[in-house]
Amino acid sequence: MSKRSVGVTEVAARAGVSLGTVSNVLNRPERVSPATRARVQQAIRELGFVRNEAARQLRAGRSRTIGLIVLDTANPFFADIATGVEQQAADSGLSLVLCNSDEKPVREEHYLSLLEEQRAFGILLVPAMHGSPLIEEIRQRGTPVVLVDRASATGQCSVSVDDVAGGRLAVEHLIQAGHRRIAYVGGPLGIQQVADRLAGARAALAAAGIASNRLRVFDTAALNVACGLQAGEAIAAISAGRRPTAVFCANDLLALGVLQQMTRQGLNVPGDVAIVGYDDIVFAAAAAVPLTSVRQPRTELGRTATELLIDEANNAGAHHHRQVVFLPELVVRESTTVDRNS
Amino acid sequence: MSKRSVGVTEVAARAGVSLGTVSNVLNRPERVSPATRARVQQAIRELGFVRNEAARQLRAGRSRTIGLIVLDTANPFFADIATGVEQQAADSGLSLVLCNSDEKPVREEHYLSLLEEQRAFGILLVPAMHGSPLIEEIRQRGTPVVLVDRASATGQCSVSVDDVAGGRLAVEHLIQAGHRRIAYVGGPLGIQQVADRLAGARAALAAAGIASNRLRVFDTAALNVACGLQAGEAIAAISAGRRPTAVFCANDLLALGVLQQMTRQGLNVPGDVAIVGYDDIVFAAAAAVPLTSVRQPRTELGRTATELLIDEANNAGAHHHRQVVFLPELVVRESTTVDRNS
DNA sequence: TTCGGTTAATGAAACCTTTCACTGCTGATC
DNA sequence: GATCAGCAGTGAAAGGTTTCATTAACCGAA
Repeated sequence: MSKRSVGVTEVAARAGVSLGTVSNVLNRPERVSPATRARVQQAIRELGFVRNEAARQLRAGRSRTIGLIVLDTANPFFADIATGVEQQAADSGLSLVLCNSDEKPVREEHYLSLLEEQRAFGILLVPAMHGSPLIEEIRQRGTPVVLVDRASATGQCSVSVDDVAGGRLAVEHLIQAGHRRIAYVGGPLGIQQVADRLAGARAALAAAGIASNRLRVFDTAALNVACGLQAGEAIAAISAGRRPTAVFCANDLLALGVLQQMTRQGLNVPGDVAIVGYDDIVFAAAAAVPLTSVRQPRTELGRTATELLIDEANNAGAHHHRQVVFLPELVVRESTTVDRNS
Repeated sequence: MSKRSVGVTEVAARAGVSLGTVSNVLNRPERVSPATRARVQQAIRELGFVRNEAARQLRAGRSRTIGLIVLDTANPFFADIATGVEQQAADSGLSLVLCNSDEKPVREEHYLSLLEEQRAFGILLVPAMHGSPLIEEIRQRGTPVVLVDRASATGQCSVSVDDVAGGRLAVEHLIQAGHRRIAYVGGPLGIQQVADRLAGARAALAAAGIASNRLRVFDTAALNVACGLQAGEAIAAISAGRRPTAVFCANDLLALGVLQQMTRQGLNVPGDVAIVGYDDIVFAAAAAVPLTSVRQPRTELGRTATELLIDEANNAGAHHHRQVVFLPELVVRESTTVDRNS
């Protein structure tokens, strides 16, 4: 509360020019003669003038900020997506605001509204559940929304990785290693990615002629390490003869939790239980037993999504919605590399 | 670009009231008669009116958003701080904007300016280096700034953990386990936390009567896994007789990198090399060899910093600057638990 | 009937920037 | 010498919200 707002007007007065000229110095300096420019810049320095972004934005009608809503800021997978977004956004002079929905639709809607009220340049959304109806409303009111890590069902822009293929890759690998009793750890199943990876897993089993109800599903409350620990406890509690010999987890956080619990319970990985994760976060390779995981092009995902968003925002008329789908890749490590026939 | 801005004026017209009344419905609904309120709300729904945050903010003079600038969004340690901030901020109806300085002073200043232009409610900063002079300017112009994870040298508000004590804890533990040749991996040394932890390590050596130049320092370019891998390579390359028997890392990401490299190079942890990390991120416990680490009260850190910030912003006059310092805690795990006398 | 006291609703002013049509000028061209 | 083009600089208007002093309407009491 020390000083009250120094505005362009004060600067103009101090430099002995009109406020329009100050604005020109700020935005199109080449239009102002060097002498005047210097005088204005000095006035700015002397008065400690700081541009008011709110006023700019009010005039411009939209902000220079992209909102990215993710399921979990603490998951390095999303941090990497954010990095990609930030890189691409910086090229166009845009900033990034990172929002954490914590997998909760209520929080997702809260942030969607917030971003719309802020007239965000655009919104990148990793949907928590079956997309909120708000999304469509927001789009219709003129704020572009691009789905990330999830294909759009309504023909809008989206960037995703084929999760069914990823699930298939993972389970095919396990079947090939001789596993027949396989478990899937992941949830909530309302999250599309979780459901798709499960579908891929089932498809792989079917293709191998294994009854897909042989797949034991552990529905978790969230996709973090704590839930992985819980699921691991449940798995370890099953008697050895009926226990799954392999576990496919919907993401690496869960996988690391399961892995940690196996060790605690005295079970050997991959001897007693093989584990496959998903995302190939940087910690997967550094795990107790380096984790086999399904890798997604994380940074690329963020970058491409941002490209689509920018195109949609700038060429509203000529823009063509696109659903970009990347292919995942299996990275095999020690957590699955001992052959075994049950 | 579908519809052009529906404002309070249109809503007022549609509901047959004045624009002041619409504003009241939005901000102080109890002052408006139920009948009118209902009419206005219906008009809002029918027109798809969305409040313009920029205009609000312009009028209010400051925004309802807190900026948090951290060294590395991908480090779960900072993600946890962010969680604490978010929790506390939500209680006061404030939102959080997360910014990534990537340990680079240039980027830090960029975000500081950006947040000041946006008239942020306040700024929480984990400084990348010796605090930028910009910080003081911004404070003087009226935006409160609280340092996080770093004690303020200028008497301003800050929330930190005693890093010297943390470094001492870690190295005392190693000395007690019989280690004499100890290495410190961390950098850049311009980051205060990195320097403090090193100072603590030296203090512990001195207290034990070990020449502190016996501490071999590996200055890294950043605090991430990749740099840990590099440092690990350098350590492994040293001949067995002169190689440090223990490594203290400035954070867990480095420690995980070093650990991974030891395994790659066929060295046993903790047999050949013991490792201590810092932060106790969730992945430390799940590592190849569960990591001994110095734990900091992460969420608490974020929460307290936000409290101070809010107090400073709201009671500008009566506010007393405080430097809160938490104490770290050593969590011992397998990466250091084999006794050895060199 | 009048007055005082509520409650509900009004609308102009303020917040700060950017834009754009416009005014003077200078120097060049025919 | 007249006309033009181009440059530098001007300042009113617009953008959407909130605030606050003010008006209008109403009810009950004197």
